[in-house]
Amino acid sequence: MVSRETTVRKLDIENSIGMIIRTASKSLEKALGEKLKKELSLSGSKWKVLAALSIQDGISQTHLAELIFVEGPTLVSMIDKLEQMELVKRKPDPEDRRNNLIYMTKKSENMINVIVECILEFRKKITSNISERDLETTKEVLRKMTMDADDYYSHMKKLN
Amino acid sequence: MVSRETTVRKLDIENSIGMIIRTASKSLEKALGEKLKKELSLSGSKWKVLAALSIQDGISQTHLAELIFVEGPTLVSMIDKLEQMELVKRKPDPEDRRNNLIYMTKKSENMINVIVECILEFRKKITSNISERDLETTKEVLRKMTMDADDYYSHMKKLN
DNA sequence: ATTTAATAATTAGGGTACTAATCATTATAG
DNA sequence: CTATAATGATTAGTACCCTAATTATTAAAT
Repeated sequence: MVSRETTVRKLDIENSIGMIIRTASKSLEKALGEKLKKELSLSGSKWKVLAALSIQDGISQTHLAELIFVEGPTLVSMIDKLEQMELVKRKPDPEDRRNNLIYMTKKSENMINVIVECILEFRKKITSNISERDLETTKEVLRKMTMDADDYYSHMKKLN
Repeated sequence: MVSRETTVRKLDIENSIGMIIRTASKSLEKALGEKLKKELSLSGSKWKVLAALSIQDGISQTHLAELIFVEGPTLVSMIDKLEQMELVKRKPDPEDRRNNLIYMTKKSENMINVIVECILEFRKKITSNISERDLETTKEVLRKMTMDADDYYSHMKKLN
């Protein structure tokens, strides 16, 4: 008697790369977010804006949004709140008045140092058990997957 | 003249493992979510519930929530909507009436097959360029990071 | 030069998922 | 046995972030 291949395939959610990535992403955000909330009473992802300003002060909103990977309107409300708290300032770009350039303030300068330190400490925490080589492999794999997923998405969109 | 180490450290957001994971997670969710929305007009993450039922029909809400990594109340509203669409049924567990067991319906049986196929096709798409070995490394690394992040979180919580 | 297209920021509105608090049922302790 | 605690589901309320459409400014095209 010949055993027959069946067409029914089974998922293994807990071992699926998608779920593993999702779980990691949520756990990391939750842990670092909580740390920064405790340290600075900054909720949500607003700390990411300040972290980005540590790299380039006076960056446009569009660039900021790309850098921290949120959509434009999401960034607008983040900046609104941060400006209310006097942690950033909007200034129109004199060379192209469509742009707003975002700057840190006196009040946020120290905070930004704290944020950078927290991020680096956290990064150390979660990478200390991992070899440099494996970490690079992981980054490479994730970047490839991201590209393939983005291709998949735009290909799908093209077919209306 | 001796060059001096400075204490100012810089972030490299685009190369940070946290951002890479976050970006991958969002891209993957977006691509697969769009595919399933197109295929089945199922918005959001509700397809995950059905995918989970393909593994175990009649699972409790608590287990379901753990499996697809959402919080209890989030699952409740997902189930509410799915039940309205007649794609799942709630039945109280006769052995412990606190539990609701979630079952697929006639109407969702075929859908679930489609979902499983879509997931497997997508998984193939995003892993075909990656060696088995690198994929395993990646899973391992992400699992370690998740554990370390969770530890970091609960350690922080313990200090009130 | 004037119209048209493209780009940046914004507004409006909706969907999703979270935390905290509540209700029902079961388990545990004295 | 009764009181208390623990567990599962739910409700209420909120925060966040998305898409689609609008406004302002600049670039491109005829």
